[in-house]
Formats: sequence, C-alpha cells, structure tokens
Amino acid sequence: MPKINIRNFSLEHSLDSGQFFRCWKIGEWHYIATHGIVFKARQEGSKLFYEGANTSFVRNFFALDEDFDSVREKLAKDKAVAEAMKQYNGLRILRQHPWECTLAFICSSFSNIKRIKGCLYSISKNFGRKINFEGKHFYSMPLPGRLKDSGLLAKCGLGYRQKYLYDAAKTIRLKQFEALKQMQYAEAKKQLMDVPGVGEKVADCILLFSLGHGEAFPVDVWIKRAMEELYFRGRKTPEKKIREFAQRKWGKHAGYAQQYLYHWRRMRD
DNA sequence: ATCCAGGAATTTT
DNA sequence: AAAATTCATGGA
Repeated sequence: MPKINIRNFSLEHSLDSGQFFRCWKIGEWHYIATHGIVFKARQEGSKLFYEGANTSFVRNFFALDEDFDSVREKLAKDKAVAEAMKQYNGLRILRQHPWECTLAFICSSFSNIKRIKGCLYSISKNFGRKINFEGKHFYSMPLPGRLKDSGLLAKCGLGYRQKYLYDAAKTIRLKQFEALKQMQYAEAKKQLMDVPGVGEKVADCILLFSLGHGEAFPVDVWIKRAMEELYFRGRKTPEKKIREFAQRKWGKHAGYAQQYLYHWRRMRD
C-alpha cells in the first residue's frame, strides 16, 4: 500500500472545509474525484495511505510541498486565526483543476454545500465519463466542450445557475487558465470576471483553490459574518472593505486566513 | 409553510 | 459608485 509521511496535514479538515465537493467517505477511505481521475486516501497520524494515483499527483493535490510553517508563522499573529488554526490544524488549500473548480463555484452561488455536491454529482453523471474504481462507479466532470445539451443540463437542479454554466462552458478555453496562473492577481481576477456567472466571490474562489493565488480572499455570507464580528465591531461592512482589510493584513496568505476563519465560523452554528 | 443557502446580473438611486 | 432587486430550487 503506497504511503506518504506527512506533517501539518489533516485529510478530514482539508476535504470537509467547503472548498471541495467531490469526495465521499466510504468506510475508512475518502474517495476523491478530481482532475478527471478517482483515487482514495486514508490518514493514520503522520501517515497518508492512498491508491489510484501516483505519489506526485497526491502530493500536489493536497499541497504537501507547501511551506506550511511560513503560513502558520504569518497567520498565528492574529488571535482568532491562531485559534482556528489550532482547532483545525492541518487544513490545507487543495489544488483543484481550474475548470472543475470554476464549474463548481458557478454552481455554488446562493446555494449550500449539500446541494452543491448534489448538483455536481448530477452534472458528472449526465455529462461525465464513467470511472470504475474497485467495483464502485464514479463519474468525471465534463470538460467545457461537452456541456452543450441544455435539456440535459436542466435535469441537474441548478436553477438559474444553469444558464451561467452553459454560457461559461461556451466561452471558456482551457488554455486560458495557464496564463491566469502567471498573471498578477488583479489582472487574472478581472479576466475571470468576464466569464458568465463569475463575479468577485467566485473569481476569488477559482484564483485561490485552483490557480495558486494565495492572496485571493473570497467573501461569502459566512466569512462576512466572521470578519464583521472579529474586526469591524459587529457592524455591517461592504465586501470590498473586508477583502482589502484582509489582504493588507495577511498578504499572500490571506486565502489561508479566509479558509480557516470560514470553516471555524461555520462549525460554530 | 417559511426561511436560508460559499452570489451574479441588472436596474435604480 | 453604491444600493436595491431579481433570479430558481432543494433542504432544514
């Protein structure tokens, strides 16, 4: 059984913090569908067992090569984030596939995690490729070119997001994403927001979760709540102010602060 | 039943 | 430029 020695990593916290919607726990194992493949993983203390993908893929997807000490050093100066990091130690920002991530967060708009998972599974089942893994069946997410049957898309329970996704799939070119990784954050975000169904928040999710832009700070209802309580005396504050405050405070690790605070705030409701 | 959900696009002020 | 309104639908 292939194994990786790890530190500062939690499989559960990373998979169950609202950044990724395509994993299922079956028995001891987490089955994960991403980047067009399926693999499984299980953690025992400082050991991560896996099967179905090679070592470099697993290390990359879980960001095991990241300089996590520097993340912690930067974020632990803040009381609230330090507490969240302590409580959810090892939560990492995963490296998703840019198009899969875009699709997922277009579907996430004004929805909830349970429903998002359902929508994505439905899309994968209707449009994706069937993948058999250990006798279980999974489905890959369809590439943009395959999402052209609007009748079938209507059966996926997307509501008004259906049109966004349909139009996004029509306009997106996969090669664009590579350029977006190299670009400055602001320019990449601006270009992403030209995609139908991608506004500020979804753009920040894509930048953070799949394009390596650590300064992205997605502001949703939960992080807005948490930030207002912690840093704005409980006062209603515009998303833009919250985002810029966070990026001044945490710089290139703002995205990590966001993910810890998001998960921490959501868990205490 | 009523309310909310990891918002975006459009219209109005 | 900022604030208000509209947009479908599943789940609690």
